[in-house]
Amino acid sequence: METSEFESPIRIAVVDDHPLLRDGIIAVFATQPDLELIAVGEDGEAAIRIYREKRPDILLLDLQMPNVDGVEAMTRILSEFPEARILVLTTYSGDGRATQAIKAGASGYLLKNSLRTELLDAIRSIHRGGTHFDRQVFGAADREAKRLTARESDVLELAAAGNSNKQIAARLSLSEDTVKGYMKAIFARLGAMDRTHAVAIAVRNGLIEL
Amino acid sequence: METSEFESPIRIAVVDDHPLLRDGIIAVFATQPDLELIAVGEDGEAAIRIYREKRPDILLLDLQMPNVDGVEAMTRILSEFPEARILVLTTYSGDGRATQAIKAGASGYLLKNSLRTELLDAIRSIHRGGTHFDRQVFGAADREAKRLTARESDVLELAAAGNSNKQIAARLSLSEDTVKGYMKAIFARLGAMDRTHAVAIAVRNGLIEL
DNA sequence: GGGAAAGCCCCCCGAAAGAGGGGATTGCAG
DNA sequence: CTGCAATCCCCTCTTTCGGGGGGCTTTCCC
Repeated sequence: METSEFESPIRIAVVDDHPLLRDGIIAVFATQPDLELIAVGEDGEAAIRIYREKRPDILLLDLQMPNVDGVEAMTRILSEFPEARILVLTTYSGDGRATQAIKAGASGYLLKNSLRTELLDAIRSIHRGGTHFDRQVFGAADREAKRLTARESDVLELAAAGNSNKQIAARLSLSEDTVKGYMKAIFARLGAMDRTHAVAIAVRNGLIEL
Repeated sequence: METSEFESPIRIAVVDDHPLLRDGIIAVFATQPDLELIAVGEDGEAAIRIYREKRPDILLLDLQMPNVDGVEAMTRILSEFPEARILVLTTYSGDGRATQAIKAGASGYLLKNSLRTELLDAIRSIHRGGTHFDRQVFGAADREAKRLTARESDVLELAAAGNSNKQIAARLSLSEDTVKGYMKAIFARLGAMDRTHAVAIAVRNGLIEL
């Protein structure tokens, strides 16, 4: 605690669509003299705008948000500012987007049900140039190589909406056999017994939108 | 702000499994002299224990929690203390449990993405003997009279886990025809095209656990 | 250049699902 | 007492699913 107190504080921006959670995070920062909250936003667009305008040292970013979602915002920010340090906050440990986020270049990944101290550790370690990945997420991320290709998600989302293979084929201008082929691939990937199970797994892992 | 400041404060307990969100709520209360946080917990069991021991004026309760879930905890508390005033906090507006919670006797219903002021309004209005139901939830609650009977949820959950009708029948000690009968009832209730669609709808409405 | 992975397409066939009917019993509320 | 909702059971028929094979390009990476 007695390091050089006169270093400039770590400038942090928080983007999350839950006001109460933001308040929680803000309250945590308020007790830390070396952390300065410089901006707050509630969607992906705000994240991008804030990054461009303020260049925070660390951006705390939720993945589930309206409008532009977290992964999208992150990808865009990182393509513009490759040096950006982003700490992803998420609700679910099994979230398939965890893998996406990590691949997209997040500096850290934290569950929303983390403790205050974990949040602070994560921020300081990232600011020192390190990374911080929650064990649960990490485990979940590689335990399940569960992700779907673009086409597979299309197919599965349509199935979740109550379409038969034939209807999916019509909707996507494919042959029914092709759709069946994707279904087989989906089952294999997710370890599902049937389409119903596949939808359940995909939802649990944040792989498709309902 | 200049009402009788010497009334005894409103004693509040918060039960939610997200530490950071709890911190947010706690931080909000800390700024309000007429509100006193007397207990904090992170699951349904804790909610029941806290209610028995401390009898808070208002219990702030999350619906999605490990172990004993929110609706369950609420039902038990209200059967023991019918005068209990419980404000339900939830993440999703389309949550089917909203209806359950309201029927079970919640005094209020608030989305987690509410503003600080809404939280305070809700607490004060409930403490005065009123109720507070978020419009979004309210709308969602009666728009969809979507709920399932106990047996129907059992069947659908097993279907979501990848079981065939035959397997479900075996698991529940029913005939396959009976399971098919439940399936038909489920489709009719939820307006689903098939089991896959039914699972998607049920999940979106918080009707089944994955 | 070789291989892997995604994206497409085709076959057969048995098992499962879903639509359509028909019942029965409880138990609770009006 | 009557109606209704929930729980349970049975039948037939057609469609769909999912497993098992087999292909073909293109793209991207080593």
